Amino acid sequence: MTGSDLTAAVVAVYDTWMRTVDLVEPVLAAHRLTTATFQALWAISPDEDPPSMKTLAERLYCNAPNLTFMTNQLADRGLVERVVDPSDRRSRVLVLTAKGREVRGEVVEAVLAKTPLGTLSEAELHQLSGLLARALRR
Amino acid sequence: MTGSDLTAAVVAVYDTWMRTVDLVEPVLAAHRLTTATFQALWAISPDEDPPSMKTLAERLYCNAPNLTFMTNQLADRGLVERVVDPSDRRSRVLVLTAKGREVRGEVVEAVLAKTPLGTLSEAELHQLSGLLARALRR
DNA sequence: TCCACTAGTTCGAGTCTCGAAGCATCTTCC
DNA sequence: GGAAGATGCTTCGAGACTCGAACTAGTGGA
Repeated sequence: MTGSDLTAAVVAVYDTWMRTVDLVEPVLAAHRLTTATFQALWAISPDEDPPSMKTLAERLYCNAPNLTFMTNQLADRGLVERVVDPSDRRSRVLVLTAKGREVRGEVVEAVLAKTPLGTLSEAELHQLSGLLARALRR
Repeated sequence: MTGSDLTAAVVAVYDTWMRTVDLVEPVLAAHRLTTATFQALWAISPDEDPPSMKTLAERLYCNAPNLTFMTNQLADRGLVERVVDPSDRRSRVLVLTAKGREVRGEVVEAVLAKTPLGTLSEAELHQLSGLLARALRR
């Protein structure tokens, strides 16, 4: 059986992610966020151009109706705003509100504080990111 | 900002897992499995003692009612059977049926064939598993 | 102008998730 | 032994998530 190292790696990746989500869950609940809305909020970086719905859907591996639903959740809570893209009026970009930036900052901080990966050294993290980036690139 | 390597690593882990699930999805659909039922099936190794509901719930980071639901899905499709544990008659262990072993084998094979991690060498996989295991251990 | 295409939304159905309450079975302690 | 509490699982009900199909609005090419 040649796949045992590969199996172990897949399981480890799954466990690391699930464990991170599990540990962060109390912080999300305090902000009335769920796993799904948290992932959407996480995927909107305040340092980059605000993404369109389409871009965000690809980033989250979900489809358009699903993202409409999640966007409604975030908009209802005053965390994001839909803004019509002037260069293509069909498209709406998602802009973080002031509250959205604040809440996002707190949950991101919580993720970094709680994830099991936090116990690794800078060198180990760099190595890990490098390996995964290489896998994802191909 | 000290957390940027850590952020990159968390994002890479998330992406790797989501991407794996996304690529395997057509195979799951062919077996009428969803992501949730697939994870449950994946978590029942045919080479180990059949796990109790409680054990499996911990492994899947879900609660008891949720696992009851997923177990029903798998049992309805004839993939697992609930067996009363003679040593504690409150507990039910989940045993793969012949069909369950077969289907599990196929989806596991599909995961290993499709996951982006499959492009890494044995040495890289070993390194990756080692890093994640070290993170999860603490 | 017409027409095919694209971005997003709405709708409806199915799936997933979980707290609360209930049942059966242990375990503890008297 | 028997009551009292703990544990493993299920049921129920409500809410959240996901997606295909159909729809609206806007774009771009002939």
